[in-house]
Amino acid sequence: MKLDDAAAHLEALGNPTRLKIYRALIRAGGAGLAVGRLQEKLKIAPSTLSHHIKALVVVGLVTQVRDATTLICHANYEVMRELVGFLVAECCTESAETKDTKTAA
Amino acid sequence: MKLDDAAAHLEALGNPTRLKIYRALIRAGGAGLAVGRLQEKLKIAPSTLSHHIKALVVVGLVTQVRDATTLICHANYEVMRELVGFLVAECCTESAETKDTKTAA
DNA sequence: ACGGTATTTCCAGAACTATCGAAATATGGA
DNA sequence: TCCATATTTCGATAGTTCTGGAAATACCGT
Repeated sequence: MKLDDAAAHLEALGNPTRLKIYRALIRAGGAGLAVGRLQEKLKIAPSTLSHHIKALVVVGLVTQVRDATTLICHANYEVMRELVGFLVAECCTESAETKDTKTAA
Repeated sequence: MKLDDAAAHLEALGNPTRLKIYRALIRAGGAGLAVGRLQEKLKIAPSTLSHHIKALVVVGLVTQVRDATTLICHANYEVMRELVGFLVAECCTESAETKDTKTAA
């Protein structure tokens, strides 16, 4: 993962509302959670929620699948793992300057 | 770590310039890096750099120690570890709700 | 096609962020 | 004290984000 991508992912998660959305999706597990359920849970205006979900979808942290009239949102674990991998490899070790430390995953 | 704190940390890192600053400090290791060296490295205006460093210092990701006229910046590994710990515990596992964390909020 | 539910898009305003030059401040040395 | 270096603060501007109401769109059952 490149630095700019990591920054984009971090920015997407760097908002309390979006982080709550993401955490709710993680807790929902593989079944995911409909936009409407998120709206009930978080109690924010539908347009605002849609705006934040989009920000997460754009960077790949969340995916959506339509089920009739409802849209089910899923957390994308793989992208999160890549992000955490980047942080651990590039931002956690005192000798991160050796670029080959990205092997961890 | 609380969700709002995690979001604040993620927001601080969620900017390419700030993430570069932070990574440079990690790579500098325990010796840290003076603001001026960062400025040479990243080639941004001193005022802009100061602004970004402050954002990192405010959330505790970076600390500063004065050495005569120069200010040495250090990455705070512990805060980063806490942040990664939050992400792993709350945002990486499919059954995050069944962990030692509280139930849905 | 119609009606109903689910969700997004559009619009707008307030608040915030990023940027940088210029001026101010901090520190130590001559 | 006065100067030089290092860094921050101030001020201004352009662009972006957050918010939510209203309208539009998507989909399904009948």
